[in-house]
Amino acid sequence: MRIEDLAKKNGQTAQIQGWVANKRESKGLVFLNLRDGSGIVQCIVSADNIDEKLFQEIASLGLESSLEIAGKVVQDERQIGGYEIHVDEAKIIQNVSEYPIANKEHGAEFLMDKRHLWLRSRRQWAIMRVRNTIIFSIHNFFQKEGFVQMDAPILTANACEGTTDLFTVDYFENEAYLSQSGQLYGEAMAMALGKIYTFGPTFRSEKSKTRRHLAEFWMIEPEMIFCDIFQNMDVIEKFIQHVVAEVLAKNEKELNVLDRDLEPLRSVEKSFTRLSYDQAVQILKGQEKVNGQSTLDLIQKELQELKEEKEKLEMDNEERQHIITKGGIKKGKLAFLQSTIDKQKQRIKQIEEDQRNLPQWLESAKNFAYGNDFGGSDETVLTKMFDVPVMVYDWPHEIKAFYMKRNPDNPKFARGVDLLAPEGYGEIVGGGERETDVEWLKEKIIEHKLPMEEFEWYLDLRRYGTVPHSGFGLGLERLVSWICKLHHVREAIPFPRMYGRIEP
RNA sequence: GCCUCAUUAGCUCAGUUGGUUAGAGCGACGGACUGUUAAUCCGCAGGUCCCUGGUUCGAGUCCAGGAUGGGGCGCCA
Repeated sequence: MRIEDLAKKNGQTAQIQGWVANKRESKGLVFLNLRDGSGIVQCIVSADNIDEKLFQEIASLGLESSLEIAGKVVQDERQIGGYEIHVDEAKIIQNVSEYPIANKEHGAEFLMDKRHLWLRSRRQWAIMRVRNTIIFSIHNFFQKEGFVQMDAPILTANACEGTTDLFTVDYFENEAYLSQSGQLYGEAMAMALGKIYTFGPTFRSEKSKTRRHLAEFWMIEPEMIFCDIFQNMDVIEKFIQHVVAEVLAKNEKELNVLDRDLEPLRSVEKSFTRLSYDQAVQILKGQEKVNGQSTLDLIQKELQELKEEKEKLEMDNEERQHIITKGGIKKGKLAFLQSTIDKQKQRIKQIEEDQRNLPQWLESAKNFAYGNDFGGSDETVLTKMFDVPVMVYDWPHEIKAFYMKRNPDNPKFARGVDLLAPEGYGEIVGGGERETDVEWLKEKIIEHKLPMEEFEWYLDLRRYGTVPHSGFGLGLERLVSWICKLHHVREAIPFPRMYGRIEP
């Protein structure tokens, strides 16, 4: 049976199949932390209960050895799942020695090289379970709202928006590309089915080395007919609230493993901040305050806090080092001090990086030139001003994609919308209302220097029964990252594909 | 493509103004211990100091170039 169902067998005999997640020994006793993918349970093997030879074998098991055990399920408050098993029978499938991932801190590169094994660890287990809830609740939401799930092609002939770098593949001796967005196809499908959403992989060959970029990621792209930018924003808000609520309801245990502060997630149920581009620029440049605070105040406060934290960490470490050098302390205490120092040093490195970045970000925000697109740092600065997600709409049309609809009251602006996640996670949704007029679209295609003949089918959507419509794209891994508060999107997908890495 | 930081044992890291035989903790391995939660205690093994060249009586340490990785910018979800 599965470890997560052990409560049903309290006081009875249960059989578990799994791997050794951790082991402790004592004379005549072995404590095995067994994991089976559904949970972890401590199993106690006593020399009194089992024959001598088997006991010795169990005592010699290495981490990630696989085995089957059977024994009595006993309630015990101290245990992770609330139960432990007193083992009567055991069958070893494989005794493993020298499992590469130790029960301690490791660096990112090492763990990425061991990604196929790293997935077994508790933290990764929790992330993947939250990812699963998110995927499921995305389908739930759209199905409940009457959307039809349809897939856009992955192989495409043209570069769509023409801006980003795409992966090329050989397509029967011709060049084709891996799709960077299914949106144009989504529009065609919406004209047929009314409300649709795509859910599939997306590819970008940009050489980005940041914590929020992947070369291959999963994107959800809904498209809705008779929907304007404001109704679009209503859907985005309702949709994100639904997903977050589902995770809060189903993954308390997992969020706990991740040590996730739940307050920022709970505040998502409040309505999101909506800013026009003009308002957002004012705030960004420090010309408008939010809750009595300007971006300048915010960054300076943060820099001051970082400085104080760093000084404190350095003093603490010096003290710890002093205790170690003085000697005469127990080995366990020593190990603890040493590992604390290691951990604090990593944090100090992070602080130093932030200290290098923040002033640049402030500079960039202060000198932001009206009319430009927001940079990653600008988004971060802006979202730090609010405790709920922020939607920015009505962007200068020059910086947005060719298919964006103009604001009829002020054609300077295109009706795009970006959703910026709180806590510095930046853009997780990008979308908008689509242009409906075939002549406007043609003009834009020429302006963007795109091959007109490749867009003839797309223009047909406006020639034959054009209607107002809107949609958006959500980056799954970015959403997972924010909800789990991950340091990097690479932890949000089982096998990340990113610049400089295609293995394992 | 640009900027920045790093690379020392299986892992995480020390290594002083350049100076004899390069260290610690964890892990692994061997042993002790009958209720442990990263158990504890004793013992043992483990090194191409990223690569190439230079400066020097002498380089893990200084200089130049390169490789790889972290982070940021651009671009985006």
